[in-house]
Amino acid sequence: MPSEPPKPTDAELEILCVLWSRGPSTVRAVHEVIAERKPTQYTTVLKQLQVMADKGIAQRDDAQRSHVYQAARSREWTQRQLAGDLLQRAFEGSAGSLVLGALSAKKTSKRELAEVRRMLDDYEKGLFR
Amino acid sequence: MPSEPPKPTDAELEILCVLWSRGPSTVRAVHEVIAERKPTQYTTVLKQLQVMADKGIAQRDDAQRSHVYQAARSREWTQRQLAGDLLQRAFEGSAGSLVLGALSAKKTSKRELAEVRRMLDDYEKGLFR
DNA sequence: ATCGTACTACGAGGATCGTCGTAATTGCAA
DNA sequence: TTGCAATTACGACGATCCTCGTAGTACGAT
Repeated sequence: MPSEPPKPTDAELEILCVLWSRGPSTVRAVHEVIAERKPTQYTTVLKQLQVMADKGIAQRDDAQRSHVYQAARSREWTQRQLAGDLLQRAFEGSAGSLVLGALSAKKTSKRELAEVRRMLDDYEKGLFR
Repeated sequence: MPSEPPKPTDAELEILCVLWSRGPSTVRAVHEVIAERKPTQYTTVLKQLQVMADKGIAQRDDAQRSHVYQAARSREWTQRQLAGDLLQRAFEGSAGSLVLGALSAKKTSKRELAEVRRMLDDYEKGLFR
């Protein structure tokens, strides 16, 4: 049985976000996105991706000359893991507190509050299967 | 103006939880709580606390023979900071996604869902001031 | 075939983290 | 006062993280 990949670090998470939004990508493509946010060498991104592949956080397809990387787990799966981790470590398992914390962290608009309620409803429906 | 204390690390957060729930505590008291979860030397906790005081994460009262430490920021303040950080880094700022992630991370009961809704209502009321 | 370009491999180095051992200090009791 | 027990101070070590430089490799154009 393959063991779960470890929790991504900050830099890894930033790269994962690129992979999730772009889909399978070459190192060059990832680097272009990262580099426009902060000055970063090409090889830094390359090394990061290699490490991520080692850890099982990313998967590499080296059929082509330029290797293609993709996230090993879906955005949703990873988000759930990270949220659960924080929930456990900082919120004593109280989902309500985490929700409250998230809402007050950014100043949530009425519009977004409604969106949250809708998600809540959907989630509850999902429980009855 | 004093700058914001940095985000607590994992080990620091564990100690902060003890300080929050116990209030101002000696190193010995903190160590006793930590040690019953995982084997840890007394000086490890001591050093951690000293570093936390340096960083501004904890405050030290050295009036007594045994120094007394307390969290520099409230549990709520820190929770908000951590939730906001994760929101930014992993959820593209979508509070709804974070809520969803948190709920599905632990399997949230119907009872707790109701609690979350109540918190949501309270929070929304707070917006109109 | 060779040369240049784009790519990968890999190790090094500085920073932080978490842990602990040891030395120095303090207060108290005999 | 002297010695013991508890406490603090501090440095060091290994692990991980993040970054980058350099070397090696493969492909295509000439």
